[in-house]
Amino acid sequence: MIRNKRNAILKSVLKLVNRQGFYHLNMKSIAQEAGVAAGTIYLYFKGKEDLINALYAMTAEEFNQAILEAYEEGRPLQANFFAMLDAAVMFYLKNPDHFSFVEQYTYAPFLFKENQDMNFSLLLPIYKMMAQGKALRLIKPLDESVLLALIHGSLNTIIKLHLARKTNLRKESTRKEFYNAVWDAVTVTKK
Amino acid sequence: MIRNKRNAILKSVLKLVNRQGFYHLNMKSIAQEAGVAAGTIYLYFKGKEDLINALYAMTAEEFNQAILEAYEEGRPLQANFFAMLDAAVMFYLKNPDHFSFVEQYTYAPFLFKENQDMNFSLLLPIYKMMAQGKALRLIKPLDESVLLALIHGSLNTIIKLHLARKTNLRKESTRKEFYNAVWDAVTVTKK
DNA sequence: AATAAATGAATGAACATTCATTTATTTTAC
DNA sequence: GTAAAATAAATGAATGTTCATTCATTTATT
Repeated sequence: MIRNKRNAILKSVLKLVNRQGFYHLNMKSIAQEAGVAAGTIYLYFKGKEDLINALYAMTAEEFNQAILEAYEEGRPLQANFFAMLDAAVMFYLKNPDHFSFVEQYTYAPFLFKENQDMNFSLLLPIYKMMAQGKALRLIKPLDESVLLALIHGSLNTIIKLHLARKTNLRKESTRKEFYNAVWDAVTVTKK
Repeated sequence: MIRNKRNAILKSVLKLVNRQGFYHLNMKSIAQEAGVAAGTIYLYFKGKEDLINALYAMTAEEFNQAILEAYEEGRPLQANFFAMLDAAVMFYLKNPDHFSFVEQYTYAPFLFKENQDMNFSLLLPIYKMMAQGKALRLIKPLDESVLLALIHGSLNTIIKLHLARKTNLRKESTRKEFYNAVWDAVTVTKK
């Protein structure tokens, strides 16, 4: 049962960060939301920073799993690419708190260098696939970072826009349109 | 003379936000950096929030100007597209503090709804051009937000990566590679 | 009875803002 | 031209608030 309270605290941070933002996050409201006393948090975490970092580890883990599950060995590259992008999108539609938290975490003071990289490496499985695609001359021989910008950057922004109700990623047609455009950006073209 | 101190204060915020992040920004260090007393800030700004918002207005204005200057009437769409993207990139390479500030501002508590949109509308001139391109059947009839994600999202990320020294946008070849990829994403393809 | 878990009031540090006082600049008077 | 007076600009110590963290005490479990 020891996990119950720890988990309630983590969940409570996730909810509060999305609701009021990182700036208004304080230990008392975390405790309140989790239904424990302020001091209890310190039984499970060394302090605020430790708490935040633990939560990041959790969200990253869950996201990674979702992406990896979408990959199927021996399927055409394009199919896996679309499936994994879709898994990423659907994960965040189902867990908007996670997205909001990861976004804000990037600019939190708790962030250490190692984690900065981790944030980008959330889509690591996709980049590995891209390397194969380059060898097959299907994917452009792009700079790693350019690839990352095209995929990670546009993915992040489209989700941000969905959450701001500027577009609707629940419509399959919108998602497809987006995946196709990213695909066109990274694949070898014959115009 | 009255602009001098006001400007020194604004510049000092820009520098500090990039150096230590929004979370560690406090009025005393702003004053120190600007070479004035803490109370002096309140002669020029209503408070911290007002100061931050004023700075955002300033940076947005400067960025906008840089982009618009790159546009030349009566030039092919692709040329203007590349020129404006390049202007955006070069502006941020020259003013990394601006980029860092705008990025972090998005998640600051000072942000009002109107400004949220403004942040995306930094590239407004480019989107207007895209509308023309759609009419010419040169640009895909993409959802506005998808377009925004592809351009704004990937641009932001590539700059972030450059500032993190993961890539080098000072090399023209890297920039070109990036612009071409974005171009491929948004234009009608014949594969 | 002993140990572990949880509580929440108390502590102290950080920090935005205020305002009485000082310093600089401008205006007036001769 | 200069001294005095008036106004404006600037200062930074003091104030009050917020908030993370601690720890003596209480409650639950073994």
